[in-house]
Amino acid sequence: MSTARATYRHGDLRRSLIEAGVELAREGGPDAVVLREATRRAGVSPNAAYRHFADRAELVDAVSDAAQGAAAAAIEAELDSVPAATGVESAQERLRAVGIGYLRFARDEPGLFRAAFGVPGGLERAFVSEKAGPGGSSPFALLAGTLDDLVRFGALPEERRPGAELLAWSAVHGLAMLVLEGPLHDLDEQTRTMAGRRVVEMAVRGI
Amino acid sequence: MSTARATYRHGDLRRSLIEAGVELAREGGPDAVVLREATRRAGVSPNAAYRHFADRAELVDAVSDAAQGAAAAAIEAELDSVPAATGVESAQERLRAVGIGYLRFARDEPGLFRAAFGVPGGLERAFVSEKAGPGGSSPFALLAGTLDDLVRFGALPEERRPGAELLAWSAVHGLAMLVLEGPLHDLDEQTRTMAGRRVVEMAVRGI
DNA sequence: TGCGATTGTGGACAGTGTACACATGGGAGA
DNA sequence: TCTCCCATGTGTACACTGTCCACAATCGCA
Repeated sequence: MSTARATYRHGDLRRSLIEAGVELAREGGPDAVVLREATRRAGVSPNAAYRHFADRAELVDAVSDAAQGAAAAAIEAELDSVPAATGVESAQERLRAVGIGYLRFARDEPGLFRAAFGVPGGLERAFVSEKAGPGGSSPFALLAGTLDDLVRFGALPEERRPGAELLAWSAVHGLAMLVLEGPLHDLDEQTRTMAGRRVVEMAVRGI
Repeated sequence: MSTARATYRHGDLRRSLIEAGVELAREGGPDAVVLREATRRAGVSPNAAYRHFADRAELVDAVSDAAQGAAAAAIEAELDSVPAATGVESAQERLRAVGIGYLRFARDEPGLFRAAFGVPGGLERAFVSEKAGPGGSSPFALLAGTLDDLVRFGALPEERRPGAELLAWSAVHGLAMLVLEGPLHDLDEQTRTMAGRRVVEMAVRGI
């Protein structure tokens, strides 16, 4: 944002570049994260970025982490709306909340969503702190925790727990991507939320 | 392919550009469909493309249609492996085949898959002949037909039929995208096929 | 105090999409 | 058969991108 600066050194260029990148991603997804524009917004020459990121892909990765943090925040917000309680009912309700939160984030912040989950990543960094929301957990961690609760309260047989993340995640992710950058691009709002509810229900029932 | 030509007129440049584009997409997905390279491969100057496509996006759309045709072929192949029969069992088996075929195509042709289903489109062109496979049906048509069979044979209550495509499609599409260009990028082959089977099962059960 | 590692700059290059003016020649009408 | 129109392809140019290389400024440590 600040295009002028007094000192030769920037101070915290890495953070500034990520913030600029997040703003670009918000407006146009991961492809809109253009390195030169980020440096421009940070008030710095294009090559300065290469002191902090090996190449554009690495900047996009950092932006993706931050975007996953924002997604975690959205999911946490949805989780907080579920009355805290133990038992099968409540655990299932929390799983629904995770799914709805995920889809809500996709609707409210399509650019950030695609930057968060539409960029190649690896599961080994799924719990890393850069991807965490205000509550300290990454989206994947929130989902995993909810599934653990399902097992604890007997709503999910232990032998079906391994890999259950992939099932639930696939369901909501698929709908989001079909709508955001797939053949369901111009699905109307109403059909979309209806489909969202049913997809979540399918996951809860079919895990 | 043919970098030389005798006549000033090309003959069928539009088709050549699409074919070159498909080849590029096969190697690197929709982003790899670069207009100048396509014209180069067609042995023509860059601007010649603009006589057949308004811009790059329109070329990518045409490539996407062709890629969906290839996807339809993969699904048809999987469907053909199901013994033809009537009844609930067989109808469900065909739904499984559609899902497995979709995922198999994503695994075997990741670039084409992303070009086919990772590009903004609209449902109004879902049945268009450019997206059809050898059998004459588009991927969406194949899925819809299979779901209709489920209803016909009493495996799916009529009131749940509307929008059922979205559910089944979301499940498999989500897994494919998470693996191809998402946080599950480097999931090993074994986990992947296992997840594929379970996702399909979730859809069959949870629709 | 001085020196070295960090961080930022300037210039350059290859590559992209696309706009504008121009060239070519196939085919319809005379 | 000749002629001209216009669909199709060419050439040049521009702004933009990621990234390489050599150089400059400064912060912090010896």
